Amino acid sequence: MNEQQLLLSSQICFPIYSVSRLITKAYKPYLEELGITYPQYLVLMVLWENDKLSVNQITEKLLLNTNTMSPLLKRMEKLKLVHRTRSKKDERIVVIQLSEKGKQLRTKALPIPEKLFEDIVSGKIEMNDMLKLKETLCELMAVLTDKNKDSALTEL
Amino acid sequence: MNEQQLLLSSQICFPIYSVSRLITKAYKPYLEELGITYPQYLVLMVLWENDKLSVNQITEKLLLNTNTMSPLLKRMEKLKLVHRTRSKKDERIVVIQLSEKGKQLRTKALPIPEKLFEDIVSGKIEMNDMLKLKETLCELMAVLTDKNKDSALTEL
DNA sequence: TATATTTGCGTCGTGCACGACATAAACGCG
DNA sequence: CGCGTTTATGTCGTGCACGACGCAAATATA
Repeated sequence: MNEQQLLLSSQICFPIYSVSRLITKAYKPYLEELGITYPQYLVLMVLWENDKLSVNQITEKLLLNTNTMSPLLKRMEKLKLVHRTRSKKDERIVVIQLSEKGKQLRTKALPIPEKLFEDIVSGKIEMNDMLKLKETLCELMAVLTDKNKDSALTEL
Repeated sequence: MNEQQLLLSSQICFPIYSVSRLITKAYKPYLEELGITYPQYLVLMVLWENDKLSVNQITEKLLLNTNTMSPLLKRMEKLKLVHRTRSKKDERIVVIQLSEKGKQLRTKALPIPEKLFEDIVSGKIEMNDMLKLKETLCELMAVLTDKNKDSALTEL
């Protein structure tokens, strides 16, 4: 039980938490031009890849819960970005579909990833380091999502 | 302007955002035993390292704003974790100090980093990858915090 | 010394994030 | 068919996170 592990500087979780918030902040000026937030941008990216998804399908792709997604989608409906319609085959399912405005936003969003990459990396960080970062983060993501399933199982 | 960059799987920011949330969730069962949240745990870590800090000093260490920190500290005062007193030398400054309960919580918190590390890494991820991850994240943190300062300057 | 500016903290409004719980539709099984 | 169970979505309450703004104490400047 090492005393030093409780130092902020020893922690791996704090940089993840901070960088996550700082990146959202870095996105902000670009997303404000489109009138959307970062979570809304994520939903749009999912729908640009594959339109007509159920609420559940979106939450699975973004690893969020329905009680986060439902209000988020209602706000996006109010912004005229998506349509929400009940499936006729299964009345429980709400189908989310891009509106014309939502589809057109994609063109405006196209240059954002590149701009952000330039903002962030800005010569100081190696491209290889970023790729390695993503790789390890995805491994972590896999472990942590599996772990959530495990703990759900052990509760049985 | 690469079309593929808008794919969720191409993004580096999404894994950071997801892993951050998943890690907070991984902390949850351990922190619930102490009756605190992850941001409250961060504040305690700062105070365990250096008691008697102003609100501003804490926000600087955690890269948060005062409008996030003030309510957070008030909740922690309500939980009897800290004391909040105005400095007599400078009436604007609010000094945050650990209560007896706050100090004692440190002992209970000591095993948490190790437990969490076991939970997360769990044999599947290389120790070296984690160290490299932290290193790159800290570089990113430096770039992004500097960038915030830059943009503040260019507004002049 | 008067006044302008800065500093430190705080309130307010909005949007996540999530645990606990509610509800209605669909399904499975005797 | 009747009825318990599962599934998909949603509401509610709490706690961040943060931009915009307010306010009073301290400081700088004329």
